[in-house]
Amino acid sequence: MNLPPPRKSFRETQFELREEAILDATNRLLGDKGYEAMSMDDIAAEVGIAKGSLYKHFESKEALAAAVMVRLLDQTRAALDALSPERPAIERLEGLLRWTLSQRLSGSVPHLPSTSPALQHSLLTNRGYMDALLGLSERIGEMIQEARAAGSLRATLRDEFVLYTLYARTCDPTLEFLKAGGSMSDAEIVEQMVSACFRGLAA
Amino acid sequence: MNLPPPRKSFRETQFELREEAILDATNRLLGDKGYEAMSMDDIAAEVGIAKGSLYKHFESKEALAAAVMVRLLDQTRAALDALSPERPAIERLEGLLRWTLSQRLSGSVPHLPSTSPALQHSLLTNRGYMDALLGLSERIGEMIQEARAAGSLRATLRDEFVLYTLYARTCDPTLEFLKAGGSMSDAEIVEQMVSACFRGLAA
DNA sequence: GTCTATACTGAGATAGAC
DNA sequence: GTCTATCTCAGTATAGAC
Repeated sequence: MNLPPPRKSFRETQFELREEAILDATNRLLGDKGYEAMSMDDIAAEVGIAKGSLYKHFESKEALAAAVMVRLLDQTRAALDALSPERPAIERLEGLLRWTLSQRLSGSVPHLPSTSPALQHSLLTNRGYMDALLGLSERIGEMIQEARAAGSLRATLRDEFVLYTLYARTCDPTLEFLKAGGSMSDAEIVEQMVSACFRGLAA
Repeated sequence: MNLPPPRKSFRETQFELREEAILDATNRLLGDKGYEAMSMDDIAAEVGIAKGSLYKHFESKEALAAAVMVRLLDQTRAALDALSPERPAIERLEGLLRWTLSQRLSGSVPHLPSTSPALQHSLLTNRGYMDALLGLSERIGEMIQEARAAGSLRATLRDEFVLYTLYARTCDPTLEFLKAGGSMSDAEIVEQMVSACFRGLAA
Protein backbone atom coordinates (compact mmCIF):
# COMPACT_ATOMS: atom_id res chain seq x y z
CA MET A 1 0.00 0.00 0.00
CA ASN A 2 3.00 2.31 0.20
CA LEU A 3 3.15 4.86 -2.53
CA PRO A 4 6.58 5.61 -3.94
CA PRO A 5 8.08 8.69 -2.29
CA PRO A 6 7.36 11.80 -4.32
CA ARG A 7 10.34 13.12 -6.21
CA LYS A 8 11.59 16.20 -4.43
CA SER A 9 12.33 19.34 -6.33
CA PHE A 10 15.64 21.12 -5.98
CA ARG A 11 13.99 23.86 -3.99
CA GLU A 12 12.48 21.42 -1.53
CA THR A 13 15.79 19.67 -1.03
CA GLN A 14 17.53 22.97 -0.43
CA PHE A 15 14.89 23.91 2.07
CA GLU A 16 15.33 20.72 4.05
CA LEU A 17 19.09 20.97 3.99
CA ARG A 18 18.87 24.45 5.38
CA GLU A 19 16.50 23.28 8.06
CA GLU A 20 18.99 20.60 9.09
CA ALA A 21 21.71 23.26 9.17
CA ILE A 22 19.56 25.37 11.47
CA LEU A 23 18.99 22.43 13.80
CA ASP A 24 22.70 21.63 13.84
CA ALA A 25 23.65 25.21 14.66
CA THR A 26 21.02 25.44 17.37
CA ASN A 27 22.18 22.17 18.86
CA ARG A 28 25.73 23.45 19.08
CA LEU A 29 24.77 26.79 20.59
CA LEU A 30 22.32 25.21 22.99
CA GLY A 31 24.94 22.79 24.25
CA ASP A 32 27.49 25.55 24.47
CA LYS A 33 25.77 28.65 25.87
CA GLY A 34 22.44 27.37 27.14
CA TYR A 35 18.95 28.39 26.14
CA GLU A 36 18.58 31.95 27.41
CA ALA A 37 22.08 33.06 26.46
CA MET A 38 21.53 31.83 22.93
CA SER A 39 19.83 34.55 20.87
CA MET A 40 18.10 34.17 17.53
CA ASP A 41 20.79 36.52 16.20
CA ASP A 42 23.44 34.03 17.27
CA ILE A 43 21.71 31.21 15.45
CA ALA A 44 21.20 33.25 12.29
CA ALA A 45 24.86 34.27 12.31
CA GLU A 46 26.01 30.68 12.85
CA VAL A 47 23.90 29.41 9.96
CA GLY A 48 24.73 32.42 7.79
CA ILE A 49 21.19 33.63 7.10
CA ALA A 50 19.08 36.55 8.25
CA LYS A 51 17.27 36.37 11.53
CA GLY A 52 13.91 36.94 9.89
CA SER A 53 14.38 33.85 7.75
CA LEU A 54 14.56 31.65 10.81
CA TYR A 55 10.90 32.39 11.46
CA LYS A 56 9.97 30.93 8.05
CA HIS A 57 11.24 27.59 9.34
CA PHE A 58 10.28 27.70 13.02
CA GLU A 59 7.60 29.84 14.49
CA SER A 60 9.45 30.71 17.68
CA LYS A 61 12.62 30.18 19.65
CA GLU A 62 10.82 27.67 21.82
CA ALA A 63 9.61 25.67 18.84
CA LEU A 64 13.12 25.61 17.42
CA ALA A 65 14.60 24.36 20.66
CA ALA A 66 11.87 21.74 20.91
CA ALA A 67 12.67 20.49 17.41
CA VAL A 68 16.30 20.06 18.42
CA MET A 69 15.33 18.10 21.50
CA VAL A 70 12.95 15.85 19.57
CA ARG A 71 15.63 15.05 17.03
CA LEU A 72 18.05 14.18 19.83
CA LEU A 73 15.54 11.93 21.59
CA ASP A 74 14.78 10.13 18.33
CA GLN A 75 18.47 9.57 17.67
CA THR A 76 18.86 8.24 21.20
CA ARG A 77 16.02 5.83 20.68
CA ALA A 78 17.64 4.61 17.49
CA ALA A 79 20.94 4.12 19.29
CA LEU A 80 19.12 2.17 21.97
CA ASP A 81 17.49 -0.11 19.42
CA ALA A 82 20.87 -0.73 17.85
CA LEU A 83 22.24 -2.26 21.07
CA SER A 84 22.47 -6.00 20.67
CA PRO A 85 19.49 -7.48 22.52
CA GLU A 86 21.35 -10.63 23.55
CA ARG A 87 23.44 -8.82 26.12
CA PRO A 88 22.09 -8.56 29.68
CA ALA A 89 19.84 -5.57 30.32
CA ILE A 90 22.24 -3.99 32.79
CA GLU A 91 24.95 -3.93 30.13
CA ARG A 92 22.59 -2.36 27.63
CA LEU A 93 21.79 0.36 30.16
CA GLU A 94 25.49 1.00 30.56
CA GLY A 95 25.87 1.11 26.80
CA LEU A 96 23.09 3.63 26.52
CA LEU A 97 24.70 5.88 29.11
CA ARG A 98 28.03 5.58 27.34
CA TRP A 99 26.42 6.70 24.09
CA THR A 100 24.60 9.70 25.57
CA LEU A 101 27.69 10.87 27.45
CA SER A 102 29.78 10.68 24.30
CA GLN A 103 27.22 12.74 22.43
CA ARG A 104 27.23 15.34 25.17
CA LEU A 105 31.02 15.58 25.17
CA SER A 106 30.96 16.06 21.41
CA GLY A 107 29.06 19.30 21.94
CA SER A 108 25.48 18.13 21.80
CA VAL A 109 22.76 19.55 23.98
CA PRO A 110 22.05 17.55 27.16
CA HIS A 111 19.02 15.29 27.11
CA LEU A 112 17.37 17.17 29.94
CA PRO A 113 17.00 20.94 29.63
CA SER A 114 18.11 21.37 33.21
CA THR A 115 19.97 24.56 32.41
CA SER A 116 16.78 26.48 31.72
CA PRO A 117 13.59 26.44 33.76
CA ALA A 118 11.93 28.50 31.02
CA LEU A 119 12.71 25.97 28.31
CA GLN A 120 11.82 23.12 30.61
CA HIS A 121 8.39 24.57 31.14
CA SER A 122 7.69 25.20 27.47
CA LEU A 123 8.79 21.68 26.55
CA LEU A 124 6.43 20.12 29.03
CA THR A 125 3.52 21.59 27.10
CA ASN A 126 4.93 20.63 23.71
CA ARG A 127 3.16 17.63 22.19
CA GLY A 128 5.95 16.37 19.95
CA TYR A 129 8.55 16.62 22.68
CA MET A 130 6.44 14.85 25.25
CA ASP A 131 5.65 12.03 22.83
CA ALA A 132 9.32 11.52 22.05
CA LEU A 133 10.30 11.71 25.71
CA LEU A 134 7.63 9.32 26.91
CA GLY A 135 8.33 6.90 24.09
CA LEU A 136 12.01 6.77 24.93
CA SER A 137 11.34 6.56 28.65
CA GLU A 138 9.07 3.60 28.09
CA ARG A 139 11.80 1.72 26.27
CA ILE A 140 14.34 2.49 28.94
CA GLY A 141 11.79 1.53 31.57
CA GLU A 142 11.45 -1.91 30.02
CA MET A 143 15.19 -2.41 30.18
CA ILE A 144 15.20 -1.32 33.80
CA GLN A 145 12.53 -3.85 34.68
CA GLU A 146 14.43 -6.56 32.85
CA ALA A 147 17.57 -5.69 34.79
CA ARG A 148 15.53 -5.61 37.97
CA ALA A 149 14.15 -9.08 37.31
CA ALA A 150 17.65 -10.34 36.76
CA GLY A 151 18.66 -8.95 40.14
CA SER A 152 21.17 -6.58 38.55
CA LEU A 153 19.90 -3.43 40.23
CA ARG A 154 20.27 -2.43 43.84
CA ALA A 155 17.05 -3.50 45.52
CA THR A 156 16.50 -0.35 47.57
CA LEU A 157 16.41 1.97 44.55
CA ARG A 158 13.11 2.66 42.86
CA ASP A 159 12.68 2.25 39.10
CA GLU A 160 11.84 5.91 38.62
CA PHE A 161 14.95 6.87 40.55
CA VAL A 162 17.08 4.79 38.20
CA LEU A 163 15.42 6.27 35.11
CA TYR A 164 15.83 9.88 36.22
CA THR A 165 19.42 9.22 37.26
CA LEU A 166 20.32 7.98 33.79
CA TYR A 167 18.80 11.06 32.19
CA ALA A 168 20.45 13.33 34.73
CA ARG A 169 23.96 12.06 34.01
CA THR A 170 23.80 13.67 30.56
CA CYS A 171 23.54 17.13 32.07
CA ASP A 172 25.93 16.51 34.95
CA PRO A 173 28.21 19.56 35.27
CA THR A 174 31.00 17.19 36.27
CA LEU A 175 31.38 16.51 32.55
CA GLU A 176 32.08 20.12 31.72
CA PHE A 177 34.43 20.67 34.62
CA LEU A 178 36.51 17.64 33.72
CA LYS A 179 36.54 18.57 30.05
CA ALA A 180 37.51 22.15 30.90
CA GLY A 181 40.22 20.87 33.23
CA GLY A 182 41.82 19.17 30.28
CA SER A 183 43.66 16.48 32.24
CA MET A 184 41.37 13.67 31.12
CA SER A 185 40.44 12.46 27.65
CA ASP A 186 36.81 12.24 26.62
CA ALA A 187 36.96 8.44 26.72
CA GLU A 188 38.38 8.47 30.24
CA ILE A 189 35.69 10.88 31.43
CA VAL A 190 32.98 8.64 30.02
CA GLU A 191 34.43 5.54 31.67
CA GLN A 192 34.70 7.20 35.08
CA MET A 193 31.15 8.50 34.86
CA VAL A 194 29.73 5.13 33.85
CA SER A 195 31.73 3.34 36.49
CA ALA A 196 30.74 5.77 39.25
CA CYS A 197 27.13 5.72 38.17
CA PHE A 198 26.71 1.95 38.25
CA ARG A 199 29.26 0.92 40.87
CA GLY A 200 29.53 4.01 43.03
CA LEU A 201 32.33 6.15 44.44
CA ALA A 202 33.10 3.84 47.35
CA ALA A 203 35.38 0.82 47.05
CA MET B 1 45.02 43.11 70.70
CA ASN B 2 41.33 42.71 69.87
CA LEU B 3 39.32 45.85 70.35
CA PRO B 4 35.82 45.44 71.75
CA PRO B 5 33.27 45.32 68.95
CA PRO B 6 31.81 48.76 68.30
CA ARG B 7 28.29 49.21 69.59
CA LYS B 8 25.93 49.17 66.65
CA SER B 9 23.33 51.83 66.26
CA PHE B 10 19.68 50.99 65.71
CA ARG B 11 19.95 52.09 62.11
CA GLU B 12 22.94 49.87 61.47
CA THR B 13 21.13 46.88 62.95
CA GLN B 14 18.07 47.51 60.84
CA PHE B 15 20.24 47.79 57.77
CA GLU B 16 21.88 44.45 58.40
CA LEU B 17 18.60 42.74 59.13
CA ARG B 18 17.21 43.95 55.84
CA GLU B 19 20.31 42.76 54.07
CA GLU B 20 19.80 39.29 55.53
CA ALA B 21 16.17 39.40 54.41
CA ILE B 22 17.30 40.26 50.89
CA LEU B 23 19.74 37.35 50.87
CA ASP B 24 17.06 34.99 52.17
CA ALA B 25 14.57 36.06 49.51
CA THR B 26 17.16 35.80 46.76
CA ASN B 27 18.18 32.35 47.97
CA ARG B 28 14.59 31.16 47.77
CA LEU B 29 13.94 32.62 44.34
CA LEU B 30 17.26 31.42 42.99
CA GLY B 31 16.58 27.89 44.14
CA ASP B 32 13.06 28.06 42.81
CA LYS B 33 13.18 29.84 39.44
CA GLY B 34 16.84 29.97 38.57
CA TYR B 35 19.04 32.97 37.92
CA GLU B 36 17.74 34.39 34.65
CA ALA B 37 14.07 33.87 35.43
CA MET B 38 14.48 35.72 38.72
CA SER B 39 14.08 39.45 38.19
CA MET B 40 15.10 42.23 40.54
CA ASP B 41 11.40 43.11 40.66
CA ASP B 42 10.69 39.61 41.98
CA ILE B 43 13.23 40.02 44.74
CA ALA B 44 12.02 43.47 45.71
CA ALA B 45 8.43 42.21 45.86
CA GLU B 46 9.43 39.19 47.95
CA VAL B 47 11.30 41.36 50.44
CA GLY B 48 8.65 44.06 50.38
CA ILE B 49 10.83 46.99 49.36
CA ALA B 50 11.29 49.03 46.19
CA LYS B 51 13.56 47.76 43.48
CA GLY B 52 15.72 50.85 43.62
CA SER B 53 16.50 50.16 47.26
CA LEU B 54 18.09 46.85 46.38
CA TYR B 55 20.85 48.74 44.64
CA LYS B 56 21.78 50.52 47.87
CA HIS B 57 22.70 47.10 49.28
CA PHE B 58 24.12 45.32 46.24
CA GLU B 59 25.50 47.00 43.18
CA SER B 60 24.12 44.51 40.68
CA LYS B 61 22.12 41.34 40.24
CA GLU B 62 25.34 39.42 39.79
CA ALA B 63 26.82 40.78 43.01
CA LEU B 64 23.66 39.86 44.89
CA ALA B 65 23.71 36.32 43.58
CA ALA B 66 27.38 36.02 44.43
CA ALA B 67 26.68 37.12 48.01
CA VAL B 68 24.08 34.38 48.32
CA MET B 69 26.49 31.78 47.04
CA VAL B 70 29.26 32.91 49.39
CA ARG B 71 26.94 32.68 52.37
CA LEU B 72 25.92 29.16 51.34
CA LEU B 73 29.51 28.00 50.90
CA ASP B 74 30.42 29.41 54.30
CA GLN B 75 27.50 27.61 55.92
CA THR B 76 28.54 24.40 54.20
CA ARG B 77 32.04 24.77 55.50
CA ALA B 78 30.68 25.25 59.01
CA ALA B 79 28.51 22.14 58.64
CA LEU B 80 31.54 20.23 57.48
CA ASP B 81 33.58 21.35 60.49
CA ALA B 82 30.75 20.23 62.74
CA LEU B 83 31.01 16.61 61.59
CA SER B 84 32.65 14.55 64.29
CA PRO B 85 36.25 14.01 63.23
CA GLU B 86 36.48 10.56 64.81
CA ARG B 87 34.34 8.94 62.15
CA PRO B 88 36.04 7.54 59.04
CA ALA B 89 36.53 10.03 56.22
CA ILE B 90 34.22 8.17 53.87
CA GLU B 91 31.37 8.53 56.39
CA ARG B 92 32.06 12.21 56.79
CA LEU B 93 31.85 12.63 53.02
CA GLU B 94 28.51 10.88 53.09
CA GLY B 95 27.36 13.11 55.91
CA LEU B 96 28.37 16.18 53.98
CA LEU B 97 26.40 15.05 50.94
CA ARG B 98 23.40 14.29 53.13
CA TRP B 99 23.53 17.81 54.56
CA THR B 100 23.82 19.57 51.20
CA LEU B 101 21.01 17.51 49.66
CA SER B 102 18.73 18.30 52.59
CA GLN B 103 19.47 21.99 52.19
CA ARG B 104 18.64 21.80 48.50
CA LEU B 105 15.37 20.01 49.12
CA SER B 106 14.42 22.67 51.64
CA GLY B 107 14.48 25.23 48.85
CA SER B 108 18.03 26.46 48.95
CA VAL B 109 20.03 27.31 45.88
CA PRO B 110 22.26 24.48 44.59
CA HIS B 111 25.95 24.72 45.41
CA LEU B 112 26.90 24.87 41.76
CA PRO B 113 25.23 27.48 39.55
CA SER B 114 24.76 24.88 36.82
CA THR B 115 21.41 26.31 35.84
CA SER B 116 22.94 29.47 34.45
CA PRO B 117 26.01 29.77 32.26
CA ALA B 118 25.82 33.55 32.66
CA LEU B 119 25.93 33.37 36.46
CA GLN B 120 28.59 30.71 36.33
CA HIS B 121 30.84 32.96 34.30
CA SER B 122 30.36 35.99 36.49
CA LEU B 123 31.08 33.98 39.62
CA LEU B 124 34.35 32.67 38.25
CA THR B 125 35.62 36.24 38.13
CA ASN B 126 34.29 37.12 41.58
CA ARG B 127 37.02 37.24 44.21
CA GLY B 128 34.90 36.52 47.27
CA TYR B 129 33.14 33.62 45.65
CA MET B 130 36.31 32.01 44.39
CA ASP B 131 37.95 32.32 47.81
CA ALA B 132 34.99 30.64 49.49
CA LEU B 133 34.79 27.92 46.86
CA LEU B 134 38.49 27.12 46.89
CA GLY B 135 38.57 27.15 50.69
CA LEU B 136 35.72 24.68 50.90
CA SER B 137 37.13 22.52 48.11
CA GLU B 138 40.43 22.31 49.92
CA ARG B 139 38.75 20.97 53.04
CA ILE B 140 36.75 18.43 51.08
CA GLY B 141 39.90 17.50 49.18
CA GLU B 142 41.62 16.65 52.46
CA MET B 143 38.78 14.33 53.40
CA ILE B 144 38.94 12.69 50.00
CA GLN B 145 42.64 12.01 50.39
CA GLU B 146 42.05 10.60 53.84
CA ALA B 147 39.36 8.29 52.48
CA ARG B 148 41.69 7.37 49.63
CA ALA B 149 44.47 6.47 52.03
CA ALA B 150 42.06 4.27 53.96
CA GLY B 151 41.17 2.44 50.74
CA SER B 152 37.56 3.56 50.96
CA LEU B 153 37.36 5.01 47.45
CA ARG B 154 37.27 3.12 44.18
CA ALA B 155 40.85 3.08 42.94
CA THR B 156 40.09 3.96 39.32
CA LEU B 157 38.38 7.25 40.11
CA ARG B 158 40.45 10.42 40.28
CA ASP B 159 40.28 12.74 43.27
CA GLU B 160 39.02 15.62 41.17
CA PHE B 161 36.31 13.40 39.74
CA VAL B 162 35.11 12.57 43.26
CA LEU B 163 35.14 16.21 44.31
CA TYR B 164 33.17 17.43 41.29
CA THR B 165 30.72 14.57 41.64
CA LEU B 166 29.90 15.55 45.22
CA TYR B 167 29.30 19.15 44.18
CA ALA B 168 27.25 18.06 41.19
CA ARG B 169 24.83 15.96 43.23
CA THR B 170 23.44 19.16 44.80
CA CYS B 171 22.20 20.38 41.42
CA ASP B 172 21.09 17.00 40.14
CA PRO B 173 17.69 17.42 38.44
CA THR B 174 16.77 13.98 39.74
CA LEU B 175 16.07 15.74 43.04
CA GLU B 176 13.46 18.03 41.53
CA PHE B 177 11.79 15.32 39.49
CA LEU B 178 11.41 13.04 42.48
CA LYS B 179 10.20 15.89 44.66
CA ALA B 180 7.73 16.96 41.99
CA GLY B 181 6.57 13.37 41.58
CA GLY B 182 5.50 13.42 45.19
CA SER B 183 5.75 9.68 45.76
CA MET B 184 8.86 9.90 47.91
CA SER B 185 9.56 11.82 51.09
CA ASP B 186 12.51 14.18 51.27
CA ALA B 187 14.31 11.80 53.61
CA GLU B 188 13.83 8.89 51.23
CA ILE B 189 15.10 10.93 48.29
CA VAL B 190 18.22 11.88 50.21
CA GLU B 191 18.91 8.28 51.19
CA GLN B 192 18.54 6.96 47.64
CA MET B 193 20.80 9.69 46.28
CA VAL B 194 23.50 9.07 48.87
CA SER B 195 23.26 5.32 48.40
CA ALA B 196 23.40 5.53 44.60
CA CYS B 197 26.25 8.02 44.72
CA PHE B 198 28.53 5.96 46.94
CA ARG B 199 27.45 2.40 46.15
CA GLY B 200 26.06 2.72 42.61
CA LEU B 201 22.92 1.69 40.78
CA ALA B 202 24.05 -1.90 40.20
CA ALA B 203 23.62 -4.63 42.78
C1' DG C 1 11.83 32.51 0.99
C1' DT C 2 15.26 35.80 1.86
C1' DC C 3 16.61 40.16 3.03
C1' DT C 4 16.57 44.92 5.83
C1' DA C 5 14.35 47.61 9.01
C1' DT C 6 11.43 48.16 12.89
C1' DA C 7 7.84 47.51 16.55
C1' DC C 8 7.39 45.91 21.15
C1' DT C 9 8.49 44.07 25.54
C1' DG C 10 10.92 42.80 29.78
C1' DA C 11 14.34 43.74 32.81
C1' DG C 12 18.74 45.82 34.75
C1' DA C 13 20.13 49.99 36.34
C1' DT C 14 19.82 55.10 37.54
C1' DA C 15 17.85 59.93 38.86
C1' DG C 16 15.88 62.88 41.92
C1' DA C 17 12.42 64.03 45.46
C1' DC C 18 11.71 63.29 50.36
C1' DG D 1 18.10 54.98 52.50
C1' DT D 2 13.71 54.54 50.57
C1' DC D 3 10.52 55.65 47.31
C1' DT D 4 8.54 56.59 42.25
C1' DA D 5 9.58 57.37 37.69
C1' DT D 6 12.52 56.81 33.92
C1' DC D 7 16.42 55.53 30.99
C1' DT D 8 18.58 52.10 28.13
C1' DC D 9 19.39 48.12 25.86
C1' DA D 10 19.02 43.42 24.34
C1' DG D 11 16.29 40.29 22.19
C1' DT D 12 11.90 38.17 20.22
C1' DA D 13 9.04 38.68 16.71
C1' DT D 14 6.95 41.00 12.59
C1' DA D 15 6.38 44.06 8.23
C1' DG D 16 7.30 44.97 3.72
C1' DA D 17 10.32 45.21 -0.36
C1' DC D 18 12.34 42.11 -3.81
